[in-house]
Amino acid sequence: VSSSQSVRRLCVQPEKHGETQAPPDPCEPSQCQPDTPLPPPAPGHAGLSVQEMVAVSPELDTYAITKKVKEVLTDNNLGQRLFGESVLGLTQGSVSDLLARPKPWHKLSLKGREPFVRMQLWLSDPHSVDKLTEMKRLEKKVCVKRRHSSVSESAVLESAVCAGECSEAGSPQPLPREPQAQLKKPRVVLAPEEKEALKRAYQQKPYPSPKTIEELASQLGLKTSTVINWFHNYRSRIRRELFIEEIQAAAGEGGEKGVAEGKGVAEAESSCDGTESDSTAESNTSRAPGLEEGGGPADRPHPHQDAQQGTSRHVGTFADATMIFPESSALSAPVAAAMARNPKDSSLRRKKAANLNSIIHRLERAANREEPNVWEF
DNA sequence: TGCCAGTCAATAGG
DNA sequence: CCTATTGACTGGCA
Repeated sequence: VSSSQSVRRLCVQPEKHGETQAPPDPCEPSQCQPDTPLPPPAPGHAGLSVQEMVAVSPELDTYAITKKVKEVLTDNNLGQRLFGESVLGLTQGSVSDLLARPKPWHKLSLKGREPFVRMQLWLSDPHSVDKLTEMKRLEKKVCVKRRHSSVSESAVLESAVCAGECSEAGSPQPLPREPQAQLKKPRVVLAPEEKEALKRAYQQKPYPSPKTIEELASQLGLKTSTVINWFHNYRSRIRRELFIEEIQAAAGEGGEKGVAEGKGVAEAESSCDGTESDSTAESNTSRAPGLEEGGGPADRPHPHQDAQQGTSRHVGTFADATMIFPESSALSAPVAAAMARNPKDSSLRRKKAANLNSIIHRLERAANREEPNVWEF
């Protein structure tokens, strides 16, 4: 299966699943592939690799970052595909997901933070939009050219714009790739009833035993692996929904109520699998997803690396990022926008207070160490 | 082994 | 074209 994938990735992925192993990386930026400006050359950061920047990055406001990115992309008519492939090294679907549901910084693993650092970097690059626009133009040109000239010399053009995704709808020729091009197993699409059944099962037992899974699979006529995958995906997507609430609560209200209270689980659950209103209106079932309920086997954030949370964790504002990623100060705008968009009565006031705290916090930190202070309040 | 975080990539819908 | 959704897969971890 992966054979086809790796082929496409070559262009953009610097070290794909290399995970955290990526050391100082000499060829990280765009050296490997000429004309493939994937990892932004980290402007003004003395050759720090993105991984390194992630390691030293202050807490970033993932929500504000994605908000701004979405704004810039739409304002400039730039697609997620192009942005993802040339800036983040991710596919369109992943970008969409990331932009729509950014996880709070402190819940992200090192690897998960990478895209956000890249976005931050991208936002702070005054020419980011121009570059992408130029790429878009170039890409289109190559596609047109290829469509007209015979497919032969496409290889040459390929490297010029990499990817050259002009196929898709136009010419459905994902490369003749080897003999059994038909060996691709069709994507499983669960029927609404099947999903409903699985959701019901989930409500009873978020972590079904192998036996239960087996039963479910046979009852629904699905492969057990499909059922297993479904549970994994469902759990993690629900979890993510909760993060979002947390992030929005934090953005909306400055403090008061502890942000991460078990509340909201219900809504999150019902809106989880994207198809929002899909649950055919019969959602009378007092939603009681095993999540957190009484602390059963249910979830439990996972002792990843989310150590110091819970308490007074000063949620990063863009200003923080600015300390390491100068020039990004202009980004505080989205924060303000985010504030405004949530007409929660006094939320604005609280937000301001939080902002003040943030400033104080930064001043304190600056007093304790030397940091490139290029802030703008 | 099982779980999770991240992703990919097929596909549905605009 | 583009974006959103989602089943499946990879790699790390306990």
